[in-house]
Amino acid sequence: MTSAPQTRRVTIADVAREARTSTASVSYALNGRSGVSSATRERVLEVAARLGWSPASAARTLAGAGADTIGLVLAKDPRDLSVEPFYMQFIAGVEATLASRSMGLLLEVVPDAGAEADAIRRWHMSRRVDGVLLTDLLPDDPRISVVSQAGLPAVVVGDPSVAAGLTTVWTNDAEATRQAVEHLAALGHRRVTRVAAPRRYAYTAIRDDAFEQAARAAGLEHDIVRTDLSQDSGAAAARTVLSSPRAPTGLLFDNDVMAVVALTTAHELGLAVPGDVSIIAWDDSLLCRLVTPGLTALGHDVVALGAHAARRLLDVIDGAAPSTHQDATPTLRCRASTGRAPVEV
Amino acid sequence: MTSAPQTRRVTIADVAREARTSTASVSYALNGRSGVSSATRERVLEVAARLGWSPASAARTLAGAGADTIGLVLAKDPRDLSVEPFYMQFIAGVEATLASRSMGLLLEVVPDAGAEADAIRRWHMSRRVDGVLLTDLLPDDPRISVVSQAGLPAVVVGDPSVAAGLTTVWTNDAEATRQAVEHLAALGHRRVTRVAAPRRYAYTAIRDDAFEQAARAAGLEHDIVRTDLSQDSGAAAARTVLSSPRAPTGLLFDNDVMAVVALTTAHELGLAVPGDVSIIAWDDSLLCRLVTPGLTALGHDVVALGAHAARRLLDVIDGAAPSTHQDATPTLRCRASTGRAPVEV
DNA sequence: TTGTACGCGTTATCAC
DNA sequence: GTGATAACGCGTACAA
Repeated sequence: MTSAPQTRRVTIADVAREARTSTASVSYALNGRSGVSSATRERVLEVAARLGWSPASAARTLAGAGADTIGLVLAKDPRDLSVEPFYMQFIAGVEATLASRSMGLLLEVVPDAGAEADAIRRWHMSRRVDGVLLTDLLPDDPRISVVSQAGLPAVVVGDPSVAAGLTTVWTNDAEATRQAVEHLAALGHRRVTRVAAPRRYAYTAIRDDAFEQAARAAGLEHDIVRTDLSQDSGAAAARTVLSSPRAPTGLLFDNDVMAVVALTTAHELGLAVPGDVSIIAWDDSLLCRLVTPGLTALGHDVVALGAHAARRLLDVIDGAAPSTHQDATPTLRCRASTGRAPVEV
Repeated sequence: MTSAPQTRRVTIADVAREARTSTASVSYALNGRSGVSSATRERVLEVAARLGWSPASAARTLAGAGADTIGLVLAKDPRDLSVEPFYMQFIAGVEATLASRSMGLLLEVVPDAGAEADAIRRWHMSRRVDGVLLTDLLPDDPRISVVSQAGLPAVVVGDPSVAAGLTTVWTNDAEATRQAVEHLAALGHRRVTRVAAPRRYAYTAIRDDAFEQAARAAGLEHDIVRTDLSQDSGAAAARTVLSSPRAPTGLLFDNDVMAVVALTTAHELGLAVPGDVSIIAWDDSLLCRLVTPGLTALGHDVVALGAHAARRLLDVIDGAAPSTHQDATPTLRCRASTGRAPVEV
């Protein structure tokens, strides 16, 4: 419709000519450096604004400045990605931090951790990003060696034990797990089961250990069943566990989706929640609040976590030494899905 | 731990030297252009691979190539963003398309449409993106004039009527609305209410009109109540509507979150779903499948929509003329929340 | 303050 | 047809 009126591209040279000065002065004026008279500075800023000029970021980057961009690669199937509320919350938090520094977030979704390492390598070589955020670390994750060899600023979101000395933002999953187990113990439950994430994630072992320790400390019978975090595997695990002879009366899930489907599974098996079985979810998304009965969950503020991680990454980019930072510990938000253990028959 | 062994940055000159040729030949060889003997080409590719070199994208961009990046600006509060499943699904789809072309997605979250237009202007001036995706259009959206004046490739995700001649990917919301109304009518409902999004979104009017036409055509009493799409406003609307004297027996919500909270509201009012009132949601996320009773919903494949929109944007970047493309129409997925209308007393 | 070399690929031009 | 030389794009930073 409106046939674009050929907006010619404005360069620093145009601004310099129009302001009757050199490109150097324009550059200095714009970046607020000394070496320009305030009269010239005024004139340059006025002209720049009038012409609507902003420096080509490619040129800045080439000249040695940063790319004003941080990168986040996610190794996920796009379909799964859209189911997990975690990532959008995390990204939203990252954006909240970046907005204040007018930096951008470059996002890429790849099939696996190997491709993730490649993407980071490419980004670094092509200087598209000033730093990267790493999530979902595996033990001996290939990304670690890529960023440390390349000297690319990075922040690991996860336990320091797998971060090989990089800056880390982590949550105390062990403490959170303990809270959940103690909550069940306090309600009189004697048999509890953890429905867990795959072993390949670094955090899994941490939660596993904490679960076993806490259960032993409280004198509870305990067990761990493995899933792939999907709805189906959650439902299957719940069904198996709840129909076994000495079924547990307390279940702790490693995410919220599985906990929600377990509500339905329990219902199908004729078990009442929390009358016959109590359920605790990990990650307190909208889901937990909206289902009936509401799910007791270990909630943490993922948006804040993303903002925190991004802030630390900016520090590292600015030259901060590696350090570890603990984010808020997930807290138990009690709702209707947990209650007193049923009386033994 | 591993004290970064100073990986020097590799440039095209390094590759040229190592391959005993000129930088020009390296460039030609890498980009598969003619003018290089296959022997030289082989050698260059081998060296490039060995040195792990990939061209600095800043330099390419400066030399006139594209930025290999598309932009997506969202005008949302980060907290809200993380609640709506739509965006993560959309982004996941976009990524699926971009992955095949090894392009990146630059994401920015800003408070309002004005800031959105600014961000797009900045991106364009600094040549950071080759094109942008526009979602949630307002009537007379400031972004439209920015992209058309700048001649920046863009694709509007929304109704062509507000896209001012830009390439558009849209879903037939009117037809979907009609389906939902006819479904309720077929079940014998005589009074239906639409719990709608704010007027400021362009799609709202389209759905409003379709709702009224379809209800009139089916001879139903009908009404529209306005919300801000939040949980709270959904609950309030449901409460008001359902406690009115001649309460409707069929409700059509403009998103899924409100429909889910309405289940709880109905329960609190002592109304059975679907015995006393039938509920239909718009956007069929996991939520609709996991609640009890399952929610009948107008579902569309948002991941596919994102992939489609990105594909069209790549076409526009490659020079395609503006055109409109209809994505799949949302279809009614019937679950337990809709049933025969209660018998009038 | 300003001229100018530099960063790094791309492409037009030229010599072989 | 092959391959090399050089100009270009655009800001930055140092020397003059």
